[in-house]
Amino acid sequence: MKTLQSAGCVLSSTQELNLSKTFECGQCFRWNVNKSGIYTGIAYGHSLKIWEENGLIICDAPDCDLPFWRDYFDLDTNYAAATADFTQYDYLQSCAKYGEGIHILKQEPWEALCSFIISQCNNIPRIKKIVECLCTNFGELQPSGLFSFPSAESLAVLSERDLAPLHSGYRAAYIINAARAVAEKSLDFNLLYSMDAPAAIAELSKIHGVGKKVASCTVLFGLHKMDSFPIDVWIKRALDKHFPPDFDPKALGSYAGLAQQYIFFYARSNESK
DNA sequence: ACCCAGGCGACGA
DNA sequence: TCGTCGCATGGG
Repeated sequence: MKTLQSAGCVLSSTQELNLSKTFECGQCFRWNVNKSGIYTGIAYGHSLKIWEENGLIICDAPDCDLPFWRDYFDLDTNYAAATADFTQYDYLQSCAKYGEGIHILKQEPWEALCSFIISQCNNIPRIKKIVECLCTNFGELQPSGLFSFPSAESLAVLSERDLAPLHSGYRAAYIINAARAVAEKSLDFNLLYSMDAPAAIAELSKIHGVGKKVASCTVLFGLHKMDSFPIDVWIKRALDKHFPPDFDPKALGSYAGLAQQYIFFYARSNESK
């Protein structure tokens, strides 16, 4: 018999939001599931347990209100309407169907930047491992038992050698460098919010160790600018194979980034290179 | 022993 | 603006 936990609140429905797809489509690296299907994660220092139950998305948010998490899970965007623009391309249509229920999370900008710096030339299990190691070493332990993502300021005072426990290789220098840029305000996320996606990407790309792809991911996942369209090896393969030669992602409109994530998730799940 | 992983920067043509 | 290479590390 199932024990009654502390009050779970209804956040959404399984029809609107698919947890496993959203957490495992490759956009984030710190949400983990246990054997009971309960996902645990932390954002902006706030911990959350979240799961599916009888067609509903139930969550247990000890130290934060539901509006915060509704925003984090982007529950006020109409995804059905957002995908309406994708019908022009058959392959994308299939990807969107397959990825139905994915929401683009509103992650912390610094966490997104740092995580995707780590992602370069790396595989997802190891990205998760390095990110988690970064958090347990330099984040703050919360009452939930989870570690917050370490602030840029806290990393800015470290040396490259302090990051040795991460085994992040050449990326360590990139992390420190980006942390210092944020800490000394030469990189200002508030300013980036006010820019359009191409301008924000250009600005981020000025940082040593941040190229177009990492910048695009930061803008999409950290600034929630949904027209940002990161092109990695998987997307490039899909574009070459399934789209016209002269295809321009701008044709996908203001939710091109969502299309990108559908394609990435589908390709990684169904096409082995 | 090789090859690859949600790339990037430096360099040369 | 293009291709090519080295970069750390770990897993297949």
